Order: sequence, then C-alpha cells, then structure tokens
Amino acid sequence: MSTIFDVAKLAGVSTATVSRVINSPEMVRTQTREKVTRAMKICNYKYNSLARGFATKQSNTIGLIIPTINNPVFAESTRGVQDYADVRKTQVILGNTYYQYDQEKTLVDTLREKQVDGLIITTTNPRGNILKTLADENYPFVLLYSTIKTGPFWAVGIDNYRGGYKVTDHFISLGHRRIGMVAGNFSISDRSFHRWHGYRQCLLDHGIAYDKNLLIQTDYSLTEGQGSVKTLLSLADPPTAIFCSNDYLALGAMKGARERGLKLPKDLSIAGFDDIEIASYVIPALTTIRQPAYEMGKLGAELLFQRMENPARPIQRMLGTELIVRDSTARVPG
Amino acid sequence: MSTIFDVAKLAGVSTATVSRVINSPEMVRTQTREKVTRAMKICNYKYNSLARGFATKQSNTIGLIIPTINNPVFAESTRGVQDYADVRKTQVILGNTYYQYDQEKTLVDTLREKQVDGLIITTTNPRGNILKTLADENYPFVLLYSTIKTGPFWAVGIDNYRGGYKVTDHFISLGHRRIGMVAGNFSISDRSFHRWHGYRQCLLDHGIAYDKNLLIQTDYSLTEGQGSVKTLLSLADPPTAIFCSNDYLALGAMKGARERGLKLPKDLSIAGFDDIEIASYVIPALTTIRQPAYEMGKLGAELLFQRMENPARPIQRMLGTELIVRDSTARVPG
DNA sequence: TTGTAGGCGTTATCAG
DNA sequence: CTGATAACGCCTACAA
Repeated sequence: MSTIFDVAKLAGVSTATVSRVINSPEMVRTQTREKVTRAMKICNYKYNSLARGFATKQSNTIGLIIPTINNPVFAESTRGVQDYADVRKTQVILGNTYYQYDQEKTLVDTLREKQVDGLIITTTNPRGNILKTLADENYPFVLLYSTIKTGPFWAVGIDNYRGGYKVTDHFISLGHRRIGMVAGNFSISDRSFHRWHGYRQCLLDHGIAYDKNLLIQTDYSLTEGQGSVKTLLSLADPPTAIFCSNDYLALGAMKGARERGLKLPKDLSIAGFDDIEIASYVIPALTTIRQPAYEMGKLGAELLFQRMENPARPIQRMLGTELIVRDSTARVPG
Repeated sequence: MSTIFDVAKLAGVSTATVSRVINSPEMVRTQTREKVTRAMKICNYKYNSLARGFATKQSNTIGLIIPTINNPVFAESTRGVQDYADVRKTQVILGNTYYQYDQEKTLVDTLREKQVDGLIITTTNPRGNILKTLADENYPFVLLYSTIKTGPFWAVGIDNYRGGYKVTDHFISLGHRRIGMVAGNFSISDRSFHRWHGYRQCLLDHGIAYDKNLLIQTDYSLTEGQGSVKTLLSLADPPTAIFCSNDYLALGAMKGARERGLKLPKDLSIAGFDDIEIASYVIPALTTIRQPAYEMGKLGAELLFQRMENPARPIQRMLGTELIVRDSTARVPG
C-alpha cells in the first residue's frame, strides 16, 4: 500500500504538497496538482483516514448507542442520524445496549477509546453515572428519545407524559373507565415511566381511581405484549381498554387478546406508542402516538455537530407528538 | 488527555512497559504492573485505540453495508453481525445503500479509507466492478444474502430459487393456477430475480403457462406492495394468489387487497418471503419463507474473521429456508 | 506556491 | 523482565 510519501517521490514534490492537493487543492498550482494526481493514480494510492484521524485528533466518526436495532422506531431514528452524518462526511458506529446499563457503560468506553468525535445516546438511565461522567469531562454527546427538558445535557426528545395523557384521554372520551397499561419496565425506560405518569394523571383528572393492578411492567417485545394482555384480561374486573407503551407491545397485545377470543376493537380497545410504519397496515389499524423518529435522529446528529463545534450552553429540543386515531380503539362495549 | 508516556514517567518505567501491562500483563512483574496501574489511575489515563490501529494496521472495526436498516430482516442480520463482532472485540460501522449501486461504491471506498479490517456486504449487484476490484486487491470481505453458491467470493446466503419454488408449489397444491408475483426490481436485487426464477420454473413444471402480465417489479416497501396488488387485481383475468418477494411487500399487498374489498385469504392468497417477526402477528398471519437472518449475520461475521485470519480458498455457505404455512393462503376460491 | 521537519500515541524490535 | 527507539501515514506550523 503506497503512502503520500511514495506519491511525493514519484511526483517529485514534498509530502506536504501531496497532502495539500488532498485537503485544499485550491492552494496548489494546477500544474503541480495534476502532476500529483497522476502520480497517485500510478501508485494506486489509497488515502488513509485513520492516519489522518490520528494526526488531527478527529476521527470523523460518531458513536450511536441505542437499545436495540430490532425495534423499528430505533431503526428509523438511526437512519436519521446516518443521513445527517453522511452530509458531514462522517461515519457512525452502532451499538445496542439491549436495555442493559452495564452494556451502555461498556459501549461508551469502547467508543471513546476508538476516539469517536461524539456520541448519540438513547440512555437506559438519564440520572446514572455514565452521563454525569461524560458531562464532567466535557465530552460531546447528545441524548436521543430524551425525557429531559432542562439541565446540563444536550438532548432531543418528546413529551412522553403528554403522549400518555393524550392516549388515556382518548380512551376516556370513548367511555372507557377500566383502562389498563402494559409498559416497558420503568427501571430500564424512563420514557415508559413518563408515559405511565401521563396515563395516571389523566385518569385522576377525570375522577377515575388509579388501580395498580391494571399496570404491567415488562420487556419491550411482541411476545411480552401478547402475554401481558392475557394477564390483564384474567383479572376479576378486566380492562376494556389497554394502553401499550410502544407499538410492538400493542401489536403483541392484539394477538393475545384475539387468542382469548375477543373481537377487536369491539371487545377491547388497544393503543400503542411510536407509530411505526407497520402500525397502519395491521387489522385493525393501530391507534397510537406518532413520534417523529427520523427527524429526531437527524436533529440529534445536527445538535451533536453543533455541540462539537461550539460547546455553548446545552440545548434541549422537544419534538411534537400526535395522537393518530385509527381502528383499534372504539367506544366502550355495552 | 494523558498518554502512556505520562503514565510511564509517573510510574518510573518506560512506555514499552506500560504498553505491556495493557496488552500482555502476564509478561510484567506483578510489582511493576501494580505501579503502572496506579499511575494510570492517577493521571486518569484513557487508552487510545485509534493510535493502536495506526501502529498495528488493524482497526478492530469492520464495515457492514446493507440496503436499508428499515427492513426488519436486515436489522436482524445486523444484530447477528454485531453480536459476533462483539465477541471479537470489534465494532461495526453501518452503511445503507438504499439499493443504489453508486452509494455502495462510495461506502466501500469510505470504509476502506477508514481502514476497516474487513467488509460485510449485501450487494446490489454481485457481478459488478466493486466486488471484482475488492477481490482483485485481495481485500477481505464476505457477501451476505448472497445468491452465489460458488466462485471466488466468500459468501453466505440462502437458495432463493428454491424459496420461490416452494411458495409457488404451495399455491398450486391449494388449487391455484393464476398466480401473480410482486417482486423487488431485478436490477437492484438478484435475490428477487432468483425467487422469480423459482416461481416461474415451478409454474412450468406444473404445466402452467407463464404469464408475464402477472409479474410486477417494484421497490421494496409497504406502499409499493399496496399499490402493486391493485394493479394485478385490475387485470382482466386477475390472480387468485400472489407471491410477494418479501414480507413488507406482502403486508402492503394485504392492505391493498382489502381496500379493493377482498376477504383474505378467501378471495386472495398472499405469501411473502423473510419471515420477519411481525409476520405471525398480523391477521391473517402471513404464509412466508423463513430465512435465518440472525444466523446469517452471525455466520457472515464468523466467516469474515476466518477470511481475515487465514485467506484460504473461498467458502460459500447456503443456509436452509423453510416454508411457514400460516393463514394468508387458502384453497382457490370457488 | 512549495518544502522542511516535528508531532500525534502506540507498538514492536532489539538489546540489556 | 525491562528500556530505548524506530516505525506507522498524515498534518501543519514555519520557513523559504
């Protein structure tokens, strides 16, 4: 593999000149430039951007830490991050925490060792040590799917509380009073916690007593949704509506309910959260909260670059959500 | 940021020793080792693996090129790649081609400049120049979702032809004779082409004339599936069964058919390809060909490491597929 | 506009 | 078991 040294020798110039035709061609005389270009071709020169990163202390690489790429909502925001990174000529290294905090720690460390220029994190615990340390060391990072509206961290997210509130309000407006919730474990997802909070507050605001038996905390997956709904339906006084804290859970819940012989949405209303693409393709089409995942990823990346270039005071951006009413929710039976 | 040099000075040893306690601690006396460890702590030393990569010419990073992370089947294989890479202490840089060949080219170049140790590629064109060049330069890479069973490339894939054949055979066994196909564009997906080939051959083997009007080539997406099925249903002599070359297309087709007032599967049988997780959660549950995406990703990564360590003769592995019969296919109406 | 030369942090070779 | 030192490929003052 030839280096700028070989090229320089062949072209009869110095390595500095070669470096210049690569990085700021306008600074070198046309004739010289062509001579160099020709030489590069001849020795089949390949640029080594790792060496560059080493010299400049800038790797043109960022790290993206998410719970799991299998959830379409994270796939979508990942695409947003990548697309913006692309315009900034930087690559993204992806890591899944699978909702495990120590995995998050490992990833942060590994990626920092790799000298990524910055980190975009969907954290499992916004109050943990990982982020605190990062901030203390003034390391550039931004939170995605953040629940934090203020404070020392750069972040972009949505108002999960309001989302949960909206869904619940929708149920109530359809006459439901027994409203259950299948939520991602609060210990690994404060997003889920905030959604629950909105759900709970809405109940109270409408004079409906909060019943903790109607809440199930579980892993985010189709199977868990499927199982949890059955538990809820086995209660002495089962819910007539269920709010699932993401669409995968909701899709699973729909299957579980049907396996119990229920007709949807007649016998049971179900709503999700995220509005992944498939949500409008299933039967009945899923009522859910749309969150702008792609835009969030893109904006997160934008903020990260802004933060890296000009570490001013932290910016938090909260994107809008929207209740999308489709066919999986209906008036309370009877 | 402190370096091994600082640590060495503080510990009163040479940089070589510090390097040794990092990379082969057993080679240094316990006492010295502890002295160094202590020094590292004191100066809050952070290892720079980029510098290491520069020195060793090994970045411990691999590149993964896929069409789009939004298709769950690619998300799943990506996870397989990542999980195996993880056990080899290497990170993966992800890039989407969005099925564009020139984007594939760009990604290969960029990632090579970044000095990734190897590449895992789901290519848009297995006979194009990109792979040829890579192979000529003896660059380590392996193909994923490969259609190639033999030849100079390392690869792992499935038998798409047989998959297409199986689905079609299933339709025929249910009495269908008018069988349509909604396929990903052959120009960007030879996988789709092979599936079509199996479909076509199966028709012929059963004495059913091939009708090119029953084939639609399109982009892989829910919307395209939805639209394409309508075109097919508008034919003078419409199909009673439709084979979609992936599950997203099939899920879209189900919606499109329903919008035309058809009852599924009574009025129209639909089958997909991939067996993404959601396939068994929709109504009617989707009949499809299961391809082991996670295993494929994992095996692909394994092969890449094998190739990097011992560039022997190329290995191609074809994984098994399975027809999963669910509820979206039924006997021909009437 | 171009050349010289030192530096980036770690590894690896060779002595001791 | 440890130390000295030359790479590794590119960038960037500074000088010419």
